Amino acid sequence: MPEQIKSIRGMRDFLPDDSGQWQHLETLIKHVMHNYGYGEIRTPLLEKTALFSRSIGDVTDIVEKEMYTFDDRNGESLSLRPENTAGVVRAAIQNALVNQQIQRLWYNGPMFRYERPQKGRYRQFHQAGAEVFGIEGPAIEAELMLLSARLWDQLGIGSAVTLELNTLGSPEDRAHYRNVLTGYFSEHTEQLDEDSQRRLYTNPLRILDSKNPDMQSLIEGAPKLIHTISAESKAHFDELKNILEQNQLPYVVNPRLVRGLDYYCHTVFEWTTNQLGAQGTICAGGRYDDLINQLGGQASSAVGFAMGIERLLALAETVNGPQAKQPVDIYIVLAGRDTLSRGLQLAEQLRNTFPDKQIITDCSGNSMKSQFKKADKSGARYACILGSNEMTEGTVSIKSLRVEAEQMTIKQDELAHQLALLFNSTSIQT
RNA sequence: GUGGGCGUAGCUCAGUUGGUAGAGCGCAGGAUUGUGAUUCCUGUUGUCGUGGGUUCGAUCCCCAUCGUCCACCCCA
Repeated sequence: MPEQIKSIRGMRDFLPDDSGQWQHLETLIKHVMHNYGYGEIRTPLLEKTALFSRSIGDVTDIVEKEMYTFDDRNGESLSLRPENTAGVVRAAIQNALVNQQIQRLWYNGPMFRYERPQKGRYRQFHQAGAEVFGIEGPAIEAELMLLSARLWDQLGIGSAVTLELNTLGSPEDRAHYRNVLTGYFSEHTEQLDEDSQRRLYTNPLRILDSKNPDMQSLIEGAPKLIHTISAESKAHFDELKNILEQNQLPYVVNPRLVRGLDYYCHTVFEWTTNQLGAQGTICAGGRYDDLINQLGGQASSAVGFAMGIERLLALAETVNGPQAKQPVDIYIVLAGRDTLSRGLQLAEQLRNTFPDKQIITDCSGNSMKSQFKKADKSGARYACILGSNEMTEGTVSIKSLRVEAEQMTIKQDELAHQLALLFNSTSIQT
């Protein structure tokens, strides 16, 4: 046998058993976004590498070593998108969506990062997100949080997640704080672990996020950003907290929450859970007022977030348990080769009458015992049986598989009508 | 990129102090010459992840490699 070709590491197949949950979540997202008046945007999976190095930040690991980057045939460096904010901003600028306009956009699709796979982390993974352009105040930030909270409730995971908030201040505040922090940690380099010594040069704010227990007292002693930011930035953050309180959306201020990407300023937030191991962030975002200008657009404020679809599905399964597959409605049992053709014909007629029902024709030619077993497993409410008796008499039998009822044999041309009566009567009961 | 666990039937796993493998589930047929629980009977599938080494002999020991899982890093 020739060697099998396997999928690429960290890139998974989603099989029919999973796709019901995916479709459910994607439908919820679509409805909630519509509900808030957000328009869907779809951008290419592949962009120029420069887009990401200019937006995400040159020294982040994502750009340095986690992108799928290669040269196009004309020698230009391209990358599979590791996230979608950069692409959406690029598209908005290019299509003149941002000039002094308000835009509410959402997206859903695959992203790619060359990382070591582990629970809730894959090389091809999926994010849905929203981006809003042209609104300055904290109200729109609150709207995004309320929107996501609504989605969690609809998914049934509302009680399993926590909203964490922080502010980075204005870009100037952030730059200033970065210097203050660098100064503080530089005085204690001997207490920094290896990772944090590196972060001192790449992204000192990330040191605050360190999980190393030996570093915690040092981090506790670090200057707090909230004390160094401007009065204006603080007022912005206070107003946001006010709005959230008035809308009864609980939150926790986490001063260590800094986000990894370079473009954030002012409000940053994460929805986290403690039920997914190390990958506890299911959704994250914040304000990035400078990015549009950085990417060559007319300066405009911007805020957005992205949620990890795989993590959301994992959490929903943890919280709600495995979800049952949608049961089949009608299962057609065919006894004998000479019934197959007629069976397919009857199935087609039933589909004309019941375009929304799931109708399976057993084409296997296996024993009736086996066909009924399959019908039972499929969850079918009714089995329609066509055997040699029915064939000669022009009839078909209907057997109820879910509730006790006598099997009936009727004329074939009455089948759709009879099933319609049965479906109606049982749906009234339930 | 770093550290650790694990790769045996479609699935979940057992096993051999080194003598080339088994259970349950599933699947197929039958007991019930045309009927889904349960029960009983019969049958079914494996290059024991891959390559090399040690050995008379390796699924088992050693090395490498790939895959997978968990944590770090990074991040949704």
